[in-house]
Amino acid sequence: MYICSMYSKELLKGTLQTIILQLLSEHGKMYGYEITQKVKSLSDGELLLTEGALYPSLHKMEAKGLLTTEKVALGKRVRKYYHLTPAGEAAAVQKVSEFSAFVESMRKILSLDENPGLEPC
Amino acid sequence: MYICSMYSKELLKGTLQTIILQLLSEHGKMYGYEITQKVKSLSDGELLLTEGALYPSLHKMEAKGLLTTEKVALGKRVRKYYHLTPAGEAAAVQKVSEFSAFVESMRKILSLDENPGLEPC
DNA sequence: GTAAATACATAACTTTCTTATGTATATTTG
DNA sequence: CAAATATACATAAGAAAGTTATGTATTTAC
Repeated sequence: MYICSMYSKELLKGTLQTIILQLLSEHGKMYGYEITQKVKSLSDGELLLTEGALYPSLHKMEAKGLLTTEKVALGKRVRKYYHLTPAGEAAAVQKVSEFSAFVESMRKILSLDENPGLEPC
Repeated sequence: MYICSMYSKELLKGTLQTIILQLLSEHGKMYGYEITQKVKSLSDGELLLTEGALYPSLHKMEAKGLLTTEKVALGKRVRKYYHLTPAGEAAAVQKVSEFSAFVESMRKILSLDENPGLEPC
């Protein structure tokens, strides 16, 4: 499959936790690989989470008490499901709100209101 | 003046060059301090560029051939105006386009279409 | 049975920003 | 007029959050 990934991944910085928290908020519980696939499909292949970013981020949020885990056996493999703690739910709302405010500010700065964007490649 | 800065600055990562390029694209030429003030006023005090981020970024873009400089004396001080090269103009269009695409992807992932956002503080 | 997909994990490195510091002139305010 | 604030540039140490590379192992598809 050809992937039209036109933008550098730098923009993802600072939004990874927001994505994880919001997806868990919507879907109840998910495992790591599932999150990568969900982001890929929801964004039509535009945003691809790397495992090197995802797993450390999940571990960090677990350490901070935003997530809890549940291990489920699949044959001989183990799948690790994550779900939000109450603190995690609060963080999800907070992070999404922050992102919205940030985009609104950027819209003002970049005069982006009626910008139609470029053609997809 | 009280500043309602509710969100962490992490989100700014990856967007600083986009902001600089787009502002220069709109205003022809600007100097560093002017850029910080413009961002502050356009965002109603929400986004505050630090000098430690701004100046190195300007120098880097100049080194990459996206900007050129012109020094102007003000009494005993020197003001350094930056303006876009042709490559810088192209980069401005590209970067803003990337940002729009990124926001569109995030909108899909976060199910943000009809999210009204939280009350301002 | 080989390749690709699924599923986790960590380590070295890079980039980008924050925080702190430094220098200096101009303006405002008490 | 003295002091505080604003204007105007710059750099360096450190933190944070990614990328890239690598490793292990099972399951599915051709």
